[in-house]
Amino acid sequence: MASHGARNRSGGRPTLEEVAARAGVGRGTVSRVINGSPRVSDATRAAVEAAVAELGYVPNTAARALAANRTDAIALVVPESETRFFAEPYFSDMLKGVGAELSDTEMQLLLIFAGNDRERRRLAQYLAAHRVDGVLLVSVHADDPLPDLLAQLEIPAVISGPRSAAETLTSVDSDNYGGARSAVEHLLDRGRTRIAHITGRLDVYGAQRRVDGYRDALRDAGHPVDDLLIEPGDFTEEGGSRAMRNLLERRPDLDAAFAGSDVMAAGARQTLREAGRRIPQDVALVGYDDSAIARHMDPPLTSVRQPIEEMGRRMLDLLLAEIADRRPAVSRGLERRQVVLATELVARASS
Amino acid sequence: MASHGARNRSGGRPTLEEVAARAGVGRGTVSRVINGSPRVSDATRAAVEAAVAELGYVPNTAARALAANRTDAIALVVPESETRFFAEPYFSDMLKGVGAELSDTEMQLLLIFAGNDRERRRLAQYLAAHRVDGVLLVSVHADDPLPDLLAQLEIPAVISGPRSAAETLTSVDSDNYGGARSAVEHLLDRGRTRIAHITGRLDVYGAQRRVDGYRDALRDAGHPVDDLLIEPGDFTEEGGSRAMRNLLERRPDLDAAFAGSDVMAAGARQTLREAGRRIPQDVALVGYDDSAIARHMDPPLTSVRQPIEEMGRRMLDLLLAEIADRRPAVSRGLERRQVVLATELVARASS
DNA sequence: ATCACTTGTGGGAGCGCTCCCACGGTACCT
DNA sequence: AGGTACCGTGGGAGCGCTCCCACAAGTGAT
Repeated sequence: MASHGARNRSGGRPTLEEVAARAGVGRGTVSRVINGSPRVSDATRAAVEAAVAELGYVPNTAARALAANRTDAIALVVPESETRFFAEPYFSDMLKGVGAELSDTEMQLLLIFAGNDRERRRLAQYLAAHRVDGVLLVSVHADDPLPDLLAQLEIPAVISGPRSAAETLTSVDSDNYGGARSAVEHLLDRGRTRIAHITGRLDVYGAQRRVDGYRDALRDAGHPVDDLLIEPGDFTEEGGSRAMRNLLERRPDLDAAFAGSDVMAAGARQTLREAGRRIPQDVALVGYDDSAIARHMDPPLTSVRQPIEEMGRRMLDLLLAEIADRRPAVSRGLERRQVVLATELVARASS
Repeated sequence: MASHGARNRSGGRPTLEEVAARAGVGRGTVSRVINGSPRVSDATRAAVEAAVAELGYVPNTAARALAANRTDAIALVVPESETRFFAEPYFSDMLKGVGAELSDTEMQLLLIFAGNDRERRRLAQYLAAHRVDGVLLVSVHADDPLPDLLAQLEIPAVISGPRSAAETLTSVDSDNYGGARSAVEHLLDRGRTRIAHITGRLDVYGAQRRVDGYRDALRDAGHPVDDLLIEPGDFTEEGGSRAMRNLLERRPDLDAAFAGSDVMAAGARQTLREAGRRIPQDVALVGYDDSAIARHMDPPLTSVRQPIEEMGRRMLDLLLAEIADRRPAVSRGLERRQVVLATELVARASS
């Protein structure tokens, strides 16, 4: 006779109790089997597993969350609008890395945009309700209050680019300084000397570090650093385009440019085209990120590769470790962890 | 004296009970205030709201979900890989529409990819656990088992393109047939007669309807329909490129092409370029979707605009209505709802 | 004065799980 | 033989909420 007995509120879905009855064991034992505790005999485990299969038992997440005070969910917070998110390959690669690493887990990933004030307030509320066990924070600006909010709420968090050298949160980053250096050194090797730099948003620490790398590479090679060759961008294509217009006006004799992102490089290329400058004959161009854009550009763009997917994977690993650490209320991380991954220059036809 | 009394498990967060004590009322009353019940006197409501503010009370979602048997979350399920998701403007526009409409709500949106078997199994498990109150299903293929699974689990769902004319789920779609007709009629108006069609994946109903519209438009104008001018694509740029190569080989005399998506049109354009055909002088080109790609193409692409963001908004409205309907176990929708939105041809330089 | 209804309110019961204590059984020491 | 340890197990208590019944107080018709 098919199971049609115990009708409970949740549309007749079997509960732990029913599985226990079916398997002829206690509630606790079923819970132990479900949660993979080793303290169960093989025979009992088999019996429980059979009962689970027969009844098609699926644990009730809400009940578990309430009893255990955890959610088995983490959030990937993007402090940008949806539009920027889709325009920027950085985010999609990051998401891919996180997603891949996550698929081994029972964890659920939530994607949350916090591009405007309204969304940010909503997010704050969300975090205050502790609806996630941890947070992955991507591309944060220097003055962002979010990291401090997380710290205050004692929510485990990992940040993808530290806000400063003194970042207190666990962070994963690529070697922005070294990456920028390699880009500039590459251009110097190619015989270029009047090398411009289109920076990223300077309230992003990584963008500052790239400027530092640019400066130091020039200085160490015995070249003067001319501030007229440095123009701030904002990581958008339009911004890259505008920056290059300004640069050409101020220093029409420039013979190379290093852009703080591929997207900005694409904008710069557009401007160079319109100005009749050939790439790379007249102006050599180097980007940053080595995203799909770089490979598909005409000419293909030399770029500094960041291992973004790997950064995503590492971030998740660190976050899961922090969440696990926190469970039995341990000593709590005095040791802050900062992972820095190496970059690699990928030379293509644009330089 | 600051509140430092009742330390509960959840890190000292106040509970309903504590708010009730503070406001000098019962638990039920606080619950009523929180949930906006009208059956509370103004004075009591004010007292409760004050207590909530003082204590910084935030409801515990897990407890609410357990007691009320709902999650206040819905899922947007994309039966594609992350890569396809980011490559296809359709999805991002859809997400934008849904997100905009959702921000008025307390609902949480989950983005779930189900591109491979593993992810699909995970999703099935997820749905079986009833972790969401409803599902938005985007771009489903004819043989996808997901809709039936949802029906079987009695989870409210809205689908973005019906699987067939006999779709049983509530659906939102644009007028694919009419959109295709308008594209072909436009090309005929421009004096083109040898009009090719690069189709989308034919296991997507909407793509079939576009083929129907293409055929009927030609026939009604008194032109024969030559199957050699119809080439299947797969909605990817590479597929569009390949399709155009095949078409040029079979019918080198073609003077126009209507592609089932802008992305495929971009691929076709590439092939036409390589073959030395000028757009629009030699071959006029029309796409579908009117995505950002169309505006930025060189030359700008004539395209059939679908109101994708609005589709997203409508889908969400319908889903929320279904969820609300279901709460007091009503008669249950014998009236299936199918919304069809109009398309509009946007003429640009490519035709 | 009585009844019938409405309105606002309190609080018990219960959602399905995890945590943890207690208990019987076995194994291994003294 | 008794003592000690640990293993596998059962089940009570409790997580923070919603649902709903009960009840007091008010309102108006009879």
